[in-house]
Amino acid sequence: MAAPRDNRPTIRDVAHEAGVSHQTVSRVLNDHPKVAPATRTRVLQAIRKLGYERNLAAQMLTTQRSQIIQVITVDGKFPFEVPLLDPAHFWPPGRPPARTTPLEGLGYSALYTECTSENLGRTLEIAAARMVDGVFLYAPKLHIEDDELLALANGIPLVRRDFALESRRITWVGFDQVRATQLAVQHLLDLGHRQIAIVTGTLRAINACWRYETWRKLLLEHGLEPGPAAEGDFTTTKSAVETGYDAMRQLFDQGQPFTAVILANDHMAVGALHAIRERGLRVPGDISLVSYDNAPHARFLDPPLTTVAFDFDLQNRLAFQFLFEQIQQPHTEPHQHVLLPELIVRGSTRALPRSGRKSAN
Amino acid sequence: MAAPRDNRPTIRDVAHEAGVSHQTVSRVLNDHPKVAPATRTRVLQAIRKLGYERNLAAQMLTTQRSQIIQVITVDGKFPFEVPLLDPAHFWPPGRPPARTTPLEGLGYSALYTECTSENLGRTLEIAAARMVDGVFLYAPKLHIEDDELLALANGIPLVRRDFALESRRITWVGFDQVRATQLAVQHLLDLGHRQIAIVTGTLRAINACWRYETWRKLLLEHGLEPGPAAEGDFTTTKSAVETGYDAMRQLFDQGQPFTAVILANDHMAVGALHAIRERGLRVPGDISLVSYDNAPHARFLDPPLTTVAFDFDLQNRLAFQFLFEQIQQPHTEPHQHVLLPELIVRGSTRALPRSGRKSAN
DNA sequence: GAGTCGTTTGTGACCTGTAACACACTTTAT
DNA sequence: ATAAAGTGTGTTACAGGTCACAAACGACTC
Repeated sequence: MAAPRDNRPTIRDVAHEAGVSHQTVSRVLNDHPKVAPATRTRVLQAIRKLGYERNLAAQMLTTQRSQIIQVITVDGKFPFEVPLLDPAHFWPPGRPPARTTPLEGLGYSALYTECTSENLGRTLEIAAARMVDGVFLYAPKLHIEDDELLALANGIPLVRRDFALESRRITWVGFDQVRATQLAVQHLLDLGHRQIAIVTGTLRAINACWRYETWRKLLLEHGLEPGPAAEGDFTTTKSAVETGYDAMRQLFDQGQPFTAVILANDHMAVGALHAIRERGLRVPGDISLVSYDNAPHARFLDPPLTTVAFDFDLQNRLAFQFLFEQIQQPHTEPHQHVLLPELIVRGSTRALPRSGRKSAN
Repeated sequence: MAAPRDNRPTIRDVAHEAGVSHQTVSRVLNDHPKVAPATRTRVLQAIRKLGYERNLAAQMLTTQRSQIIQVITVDGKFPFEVPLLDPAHFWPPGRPPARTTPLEGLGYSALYTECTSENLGRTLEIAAARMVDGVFLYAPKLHIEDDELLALANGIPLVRRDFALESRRITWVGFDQVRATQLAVQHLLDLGHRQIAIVTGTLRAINACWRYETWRKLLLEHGLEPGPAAEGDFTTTKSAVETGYDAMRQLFDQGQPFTAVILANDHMAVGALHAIRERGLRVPGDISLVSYDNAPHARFLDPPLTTVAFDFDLQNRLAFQFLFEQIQQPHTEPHQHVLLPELIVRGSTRALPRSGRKSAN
C-alpha cells in the first residue's frame, strides 16, 4: 500500500555514513552554529553521497511548520487573470530563490483552495491540520468582524488581499476604491458628461459597494442624478465578459438616458462594448466608457479602454511581505496598506460636445 | 518557536475521553470495518466534543501519503484563464465527503508550483520530499523522453496535460492539434482563401510546432505557398495580447501578401485585431482571422472570433481521473487520450470575393 | 469442558525529524 | 590551582499518527 518509492535515506543513514550522531546531522541541516567545520564537511559529503533529502512530513511533525502558504478564495474564483504568483514571492525576504540543494531550504509553496463564507471556519481548521504557515485570504465578499476572523484563524498568520477599510486588527493590502471611483467619475465630469451610468460587480463584494456608493455620492454632490445602474450577475457560472454584456443590456432596458458608463472591470467592458455595438451605438462617439484594472487587453481593444489601473503585482508583493513578517514575528502590529490607483486615459472616453448629442436611449 | 496554537487534542486524548485505546480511534477515523457500532458512536462523540482534527503531518509520516496533488507548470504560467479544477477539500473525520468531484471526494488539495525545464528534476525531488500523491504536469515546452521523465518522477504518479503525441509510456490528455489546424485551414480554404498566414505561439512549445507543421503541410498539399508566418514572443514578460500585436506587425513587415491569418489563441487575436486596424485594414473585410481556444471573450469581440474550441474542462477532468487511477493502481497501463477540437464559425472569417480584393500588403 | 473460530480491542514498535539536556573537553577568569 | 564559562557532540524523549500482532471475548462445535 505504501508508495513503492521509499528507500530514501534518513538522517540516521547519513549519520552512520559520516560517523556522527543523527543529531549532528540535524544540526548541519539546520545551520546550527556550533558544529565543527570538519564535522560539517564530512556530514555534507555523506548527504551528497547518499542523495539525502529531508523528510518534510517528519519535519512538519516536530516543528509544526509546513513551508506552505495557503491561498483561500472565499465565494468565488481567484482572479488569476491578475498576476499573482511570482514564485519569488514565496521566498522569505532576504533569502534568494532558486536554490537547489537540500541544505538551502525549500521556500514556500502555495496551496490553493476555495470555499464559501460559511465554510471558512472549517477551511481554516483544515489549514491548521495541514500546519500551513500562513494564509493569504482573498475574500472580497466576506463580511466579517476582525475579532471573529482572528478567532477562526486561531493563530495562523493571515493577510487579506482585498479592501477591508474598517479593519484595524488584521493585516490587509487593498486599493483605495473611493479614490479609484473619484478618478473615473471626475474624468467623465471633466469631459462634460452629466448622465453617468454604472455597471458594478456583485454588490455582495465590498469593493463593488464602495464604488457604487462613491459614484452615487459624487454625482449627488454635483447636483446630478445618478444615472442608471446595473449589477453584474456573478451568481451564475457566466464569465466576466458575458456578465458585462448582460448588465449593459439591462442598463439600456432601464430606459434612463446616459452618455457615459463605468464598467466594473476590463473584462466586463469587452462584453459591454459588444452590447453597445449591438444597440447601434459607438464608443466613444455615443457613449464614453471607463473601466477598472488596466488588464493586458485594455489598450488593444477598439477603442482602447480608459481605465483605472491597479498595481496588483505590488499588492501581492506587499501582502506576501507582510505575511512573512507575521510568520517570523507572530506578534507584530497589523499593517493596513492602501494602494492608490491611477487613471489611464485612452480612446474609450471623449468630451461630450456642447450640442446635438443624442444620448443613449 | 513552535506555533502558539498547539493545544490541539490528539488521538490519545480522544481515546481517553471515549474510554478506548488510541488504536480504536484510529480505526474509526479510517473506517475500519471491525469496530463495534456502539464503540464507533462513542468515539465519534468524543471527537466532536474535543473538536479533534487529524494531524496530517503525522499521518503523512506513517502512510507516506499527503493527500496533496502537485500541479507543476514548466517554463511558464499556468493558463488559469482555463478552468482548472474545483480545488480540493479535506475529508473530515466522521463526516462523509460532501461533494462529488474526484478531487473533493478523495480529499485532496492542489499545490501549485512553477519551475523551469532545468529545475524539473529538483522540483520532483521536492515533490517526493513532500510526499505528494501525484503530479499534474503542464509542460508544453518540455521536450523530454518518457523514460527520462519517468526516472525523474521516480515512482510518483504523473499525468501530463499537454500534447505529447509520441509518448507511450506516460499518461497524458491532449488535443489533436493536427485536426485543430486542419479545421482552421480547411475552413479558410473553403472560403476561397489562398494566401493564409499564421502566427504561432512560441515554437518551443510542442503544440505550436504541430500547428505550424500542419499548416505548412496542408497548404503545400494544396499547391499553395505557405503565407508569411510569425512566432509569438513568449520569452519576455509580455502578455499574450501584446505578443499577438507584435507578431501581427511582424507579419505585415514581411511584405508577403495574405488574405487570412491564423492566430495561436483568442488572447493573441485581440492584439492582432488591433494591429490590423492600425494598418487600416478590416476583419473580415480585408483579412479573415481564425484563432484557437474559444475563450469567453471570443464571441464578444468585434468581430466575434471564428475559433477552434477546446474543451479544457473535459481535458482537466480526464487528466485528474487518470491521475487518481494511477494513484490507486500504481501499475496500470498508461492512457493516452486525444480530444477532438471543434470549429466555431463566427464573424471574423468571410468568403474571399472572386475579384477586386486587395490583400494585405 | 476443551478446542476452534471470528470479532473486537489493546499493546508496543515504528515512521523521521527536532528539542532539551547531559557530558566530555577545552579555554578563560580568579 | 580551581571554578566558571564555552564548545562540540551524543543520548534520550518526544511529535501524532499507523501497523502488526497479541489478547480478550463470546459463540459454536464435538
